[in-house]
Amino acid sequence: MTWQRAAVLRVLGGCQDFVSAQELHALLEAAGRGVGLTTVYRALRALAATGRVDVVRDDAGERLYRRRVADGHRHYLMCRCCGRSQPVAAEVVEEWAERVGRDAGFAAVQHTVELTGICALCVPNADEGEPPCRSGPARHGEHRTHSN
Amino acid sequence: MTWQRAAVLRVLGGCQDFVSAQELHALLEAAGRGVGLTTVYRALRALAATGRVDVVRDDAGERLYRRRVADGHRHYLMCRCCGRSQPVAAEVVEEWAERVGRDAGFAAVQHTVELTGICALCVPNADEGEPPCRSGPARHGEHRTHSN
DNA sequence: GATGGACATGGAAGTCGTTTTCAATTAGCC
DNA sequence: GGCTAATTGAAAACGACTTCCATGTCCATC
Repeated sequence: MTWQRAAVLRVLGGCQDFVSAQELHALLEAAGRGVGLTTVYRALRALAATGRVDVVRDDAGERLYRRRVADGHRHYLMCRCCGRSQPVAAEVVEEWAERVGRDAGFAAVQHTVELTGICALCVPNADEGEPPCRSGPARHGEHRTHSN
Repeated sequence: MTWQRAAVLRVLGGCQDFVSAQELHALLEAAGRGVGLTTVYRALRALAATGRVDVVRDDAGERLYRRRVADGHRHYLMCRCCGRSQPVAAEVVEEWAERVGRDAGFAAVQHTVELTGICALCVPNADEGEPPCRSGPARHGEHRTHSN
């Protein structure tokens, strides 16, 4: 565990929401702790492999990362407008996925579930059909300010 | 509707499984009907927009397309080894997604669900952890031969 | 049959997230 | 201190996808 990986993990922990590798890199830069983009990617891949972060893909195919608070598999509901995300209970889906796979005779079944919408705070000023303007409208409560 | 788009749609209809734009382009080339890659992408985007094909992203983030047989939203169970795919009943998930979104006060909720595994025919010779070798092991029943 | 405009095509070049390469640096250990 | 293995990171490569733009095609109108 190098200081670079520690920094990645710490900044990631300071984000309530999903961030991309590039955003994380910029955040580290802004925090005065320059870490190479390559290293950020490597750290995130390692963290994802060991299940310490959850990974999601946005509409553009970009990978977004979020530190996993509790153990186990999680799914999230994410706002397409402000990027705010929250874990949701998904036992139903877990069971469904397992049952469907079993019934079809499939082994080693994996599933990815991504839930997005426009959150209550964004609905007023959201022109539906808006691009996934994650870096756009100021994030409610300023999740993005990492003073540490 | 030009002959290029018709060709794309026809070859796509000849594939039981999901194919990438690049694969489709190669198939068209092999069929003697050379269609520009750009046109393939455009045609697929248009077809996806009008709901005539379903789109999925593989592990690498590549988009895979499959002609939609019946109307309405569909989900698929896909073999990570041979690429074979089959639609699955997902009313449970539809309802779950809607309920979760509503409970959280989200509007315009969308969901993507992707189910993968190792199909019964692949299990014997599948070293779990294999890469998504879609073009790898000969596909059962030769789904990929498009003599038309 | 000729004219002109709207639209589709497709090769080349560009974009962008991500991975690979490889020399330099650093961590861990005797 | 010295050695080895792992890590770093800038630059280059990669690959899917999009944009650009010159060319081609369809089709109504003259």
